[in-house]
Amino acid sequence: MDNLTEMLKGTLEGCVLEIISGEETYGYAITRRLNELGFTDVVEGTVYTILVRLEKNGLVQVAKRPSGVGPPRKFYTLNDAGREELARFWAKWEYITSRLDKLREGGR
Amino acid sequence: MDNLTEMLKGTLEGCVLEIISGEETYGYAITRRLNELGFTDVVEGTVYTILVRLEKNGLVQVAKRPSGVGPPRKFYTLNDAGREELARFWAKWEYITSRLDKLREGGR
DNA sequence: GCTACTACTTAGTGGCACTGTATAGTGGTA
DNA sequence: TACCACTATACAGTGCCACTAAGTAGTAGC
Repeated sequence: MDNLTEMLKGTLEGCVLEIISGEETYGYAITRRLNELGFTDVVEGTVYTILVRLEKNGLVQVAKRPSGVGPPRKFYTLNDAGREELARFWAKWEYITSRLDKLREGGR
Repeated sequence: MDNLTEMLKGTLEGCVLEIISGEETYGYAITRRLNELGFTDVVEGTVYTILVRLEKNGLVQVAKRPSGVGPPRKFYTLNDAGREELARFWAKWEYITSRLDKLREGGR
């Protein structure tokens, strides 16, 4: 699927939060996971900038641990603020999808 | 619903295309329609910038006509390119919603 | 030593929704 | 006639976010 960039704004960060909420994980693995899920054009650089932002905004806890197959990994987990943000994300997502459905049906 | 701005990027333009595809209409009325649909914080300025962009990108036909209750109105209709863009918009929207659903279910 | 894979960093770019201000036509009312 | 409310468009500037691109580094196989 071509050129999803604009439509991903605001949602890709939510996807990353959701992935982290499922299990403690790190940037490189999150990128692979997004690619698997169908976000095939998302690259490491994009994910790392999101992770930096999440940390700056105090939504995640970070732990650096050696890898064995490469440089050390930075593992992320959600804290309470992160879980709240994730809940807000899904609430917004449902809100927008319901409006779009209504619009598409020509709903009055 | 608070602060949908980022999530609306790329979708608000699609909403405007969809509204125009339903009937020939103009900026002020499109804004009212979006407000009715639940996009309560969208204001005229936002819609006008989208309309200017649509025209610049050759997706709409424009006709200026007097109003009777105020300044003249600029009526917009989709041309072939506009209808194609609208179809692409809904294709992208379905793609993204399906991926998000999959992610939310923890889908593998 | 070279290549491939893993893994993180960061400065810069472009697009989009949004803000704020300006202009202008019509109608009501005091 | 002065003021206000509603209708209607225009446009310069802002901020956020995904993306680009180039770099550094560790491990393993040849």
